Amino acid sequence: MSSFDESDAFEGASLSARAMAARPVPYLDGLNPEQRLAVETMDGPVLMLAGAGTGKTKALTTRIVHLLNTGRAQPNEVLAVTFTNKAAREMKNRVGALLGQSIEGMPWLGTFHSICVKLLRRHAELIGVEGSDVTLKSNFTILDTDDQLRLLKQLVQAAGIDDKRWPARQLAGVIDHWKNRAWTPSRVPAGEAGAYNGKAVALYKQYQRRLIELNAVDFGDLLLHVVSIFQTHDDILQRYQRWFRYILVDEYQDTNVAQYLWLRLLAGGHRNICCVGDDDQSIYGWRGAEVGNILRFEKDFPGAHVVRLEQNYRSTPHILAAASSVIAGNQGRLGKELWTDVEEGEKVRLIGHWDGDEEARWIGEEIEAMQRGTRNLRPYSLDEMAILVRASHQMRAFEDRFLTIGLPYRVIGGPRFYERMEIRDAMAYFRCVTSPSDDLAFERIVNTPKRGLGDKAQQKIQVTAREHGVPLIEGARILLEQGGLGGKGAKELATLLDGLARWGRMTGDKDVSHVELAGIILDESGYTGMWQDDKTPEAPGRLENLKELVKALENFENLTGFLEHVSLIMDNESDNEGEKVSIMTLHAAKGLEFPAVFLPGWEDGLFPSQRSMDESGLKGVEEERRLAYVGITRAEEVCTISFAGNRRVFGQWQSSLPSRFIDELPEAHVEVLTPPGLYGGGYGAAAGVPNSIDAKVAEANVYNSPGWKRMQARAGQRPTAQPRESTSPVIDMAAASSHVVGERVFHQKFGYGEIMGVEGDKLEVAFDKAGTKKVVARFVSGADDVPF
DNA sequence: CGCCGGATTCTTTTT
DNA sequence: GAATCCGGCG
Repeated sequence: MSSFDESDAFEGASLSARAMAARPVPYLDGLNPEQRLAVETMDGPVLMLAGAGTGKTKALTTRIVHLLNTGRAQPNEVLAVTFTNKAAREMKNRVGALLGQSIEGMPWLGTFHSICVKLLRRHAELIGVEGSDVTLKSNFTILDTDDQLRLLKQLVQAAGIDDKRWPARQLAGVIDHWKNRAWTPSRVPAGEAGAYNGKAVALYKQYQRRLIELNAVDFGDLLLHVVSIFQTHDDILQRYQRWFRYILVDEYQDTNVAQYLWLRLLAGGHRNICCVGDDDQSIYGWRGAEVGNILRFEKDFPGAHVVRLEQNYRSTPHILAAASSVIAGNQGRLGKELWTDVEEGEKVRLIGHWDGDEEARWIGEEIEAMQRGTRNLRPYSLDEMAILVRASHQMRAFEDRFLTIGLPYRVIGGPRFYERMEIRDAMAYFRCVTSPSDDLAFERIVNTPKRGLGDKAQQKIQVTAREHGVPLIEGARILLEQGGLGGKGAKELATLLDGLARWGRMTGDKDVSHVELAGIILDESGYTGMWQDDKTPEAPGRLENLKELVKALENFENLTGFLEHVSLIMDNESDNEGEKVSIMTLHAAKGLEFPAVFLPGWEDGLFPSQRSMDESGLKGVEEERRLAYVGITRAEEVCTISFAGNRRVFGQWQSSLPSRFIDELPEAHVEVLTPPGLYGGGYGAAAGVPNSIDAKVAEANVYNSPGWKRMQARAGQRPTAQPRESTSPVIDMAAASSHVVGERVFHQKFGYGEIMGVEGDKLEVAFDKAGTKKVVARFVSGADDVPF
């Protein structure tokens, strides 16, 4: 399996070139001149600069079909790389549709990671531990971030480092970063070595050695190892260079250094590489993506053809104009001018709210209204609408709200199936059975369910195993023989070891299918029972997931095969029943499009994210701006941006200003919607009554912000109720000083309470119903002022 | 060893 | 407000 042989190493070529060549080429007719150029410039390096919604996937897939159709390559000689499984699947489907037949024969169309897993499994034994003959084996396991962290914690602890000051999580980040740059321990530049208390390089080295000893790799290794193999084994590299006759890369702006090197190495021979990207959509800088890669393409591949795709087929001109106006704030762009010949549509809609809950409420109602068809809009089905948020914690407000009003929704990119605790536990059991030297798996399940084997007992096992130089399972057996463990723990451990050995023998048993065996393992180990006895509300769902896992096994020949492939099918698309609104992060939305898009939470600090600005300054803001650009350009017909004046952060209410990106929206293409509560301006708008909804909105800081005021001025309309006199965004100290500790007050949101402390403009108030909160003085009034 | 309550920290974004 | 960590107790 691990030996390399060109004749059999590559899987299934299923389409013959002759059959292909006989086909007519109607697929070229549907392309515009730019796309056609991108497709028909077939040999040599091509850089496709494709703006959002310009049909780059179409161009890319057509290009693949054209390569096959002209007999330039067999399906298994095309290397087509994407970043997500979803994109890979879509590309496969579209190629299949264009060809009019399914294409099982494109084994090298996939994500960087899935392709590198295949490559690495072939050559695993070339990766070894320095100064020993231990090497990786082709059945290595792929660690997820959880395992990775667990391993690092052990190393950090062993090195006697204060976990408080230098959390292992931080080290994981540093190592990740280095792997993204393709820096092996010995290649980390001196200037970087000061990371993590100066110990990062040493720990990185230990970590890599430990991984290989465990026959494991982490995500970063997949690329890193393959790149090192290419760099050190020229014969292997050359074979792959010959084999992959054409290389296509999607989302090139998101490639990190390791991926870039990988591509440059593979394309180094024939240089038949076609990269597609959009510098304006580079949103993965934090994970090592280098926009520089795209800017540098022409230098790396002299004579490259650069094709620009600028005709947008997705969005209305208003949406396009808004997106262009925002992204124009960035420096150093490659510069594309998107255009469309679509006629006018709805302007981008902007709306401010009092707080996050109301924002969720309004969006819920608006979605229901849009289902029916509202104002001048056509009816939209739930599938046509999406809510795109900056950070996943923003999703909860919508989930809560939608659950109460019974609006069906689906969360995309939530915790993945194979990342759930119960699934990972079950897989750890399987791993222990199929490879008894899998220490990480054993650690995970040795005391799950509880077997009375706590830290102490586990330490003893570790020590015994290390003394004898054997895997943990073997160490545990020895420990038991020596009688080093007593009581309940010893008995339970013996049962577990017996079980593992028995199940191991059963893997070879013809009478027991692997699906049955999986069920047996989970039942006899007590794992199923553990969840059956569990009274928490999640337990039934977890049991359900376990059933699904066992069912998924049916698609594989045996447990081993399943475990080897499972790391690649990390995404699950099970949520397809019925119409639902999609909720996802902006990152997850890249590459998707929806007729109607809601972009909530456009407040400074949230979006652009404070952290991004703090850590990366202007570069951070620019990446956030690209994210805004991605968000707006997901919309085809209706794009609704909103912000809230108050939001819960860490359980505390905080007020915030509208995002700076709102200032960057072009006035001519934006319609400012009237916030709820301003309809008709009724609601006891008697001057000065602080609990009118008008006042609420006014107090939300919304109207005080520069961005909002500008929007109002531009839109040439005023809110029905004027904000009260405090139009200055400066903190109103007078208001604060007018309150004293012990005073009874009323707050719009929390009701009555007593002031416990005064800090500048902030009051600490013990509310009767809502508990103790810090609130801005301006938002409370004396309890007696309230007329009910 | 495992459970409980209290204190503390924490939230970008992900293959 | 949630997850995690810590110390004390059965």
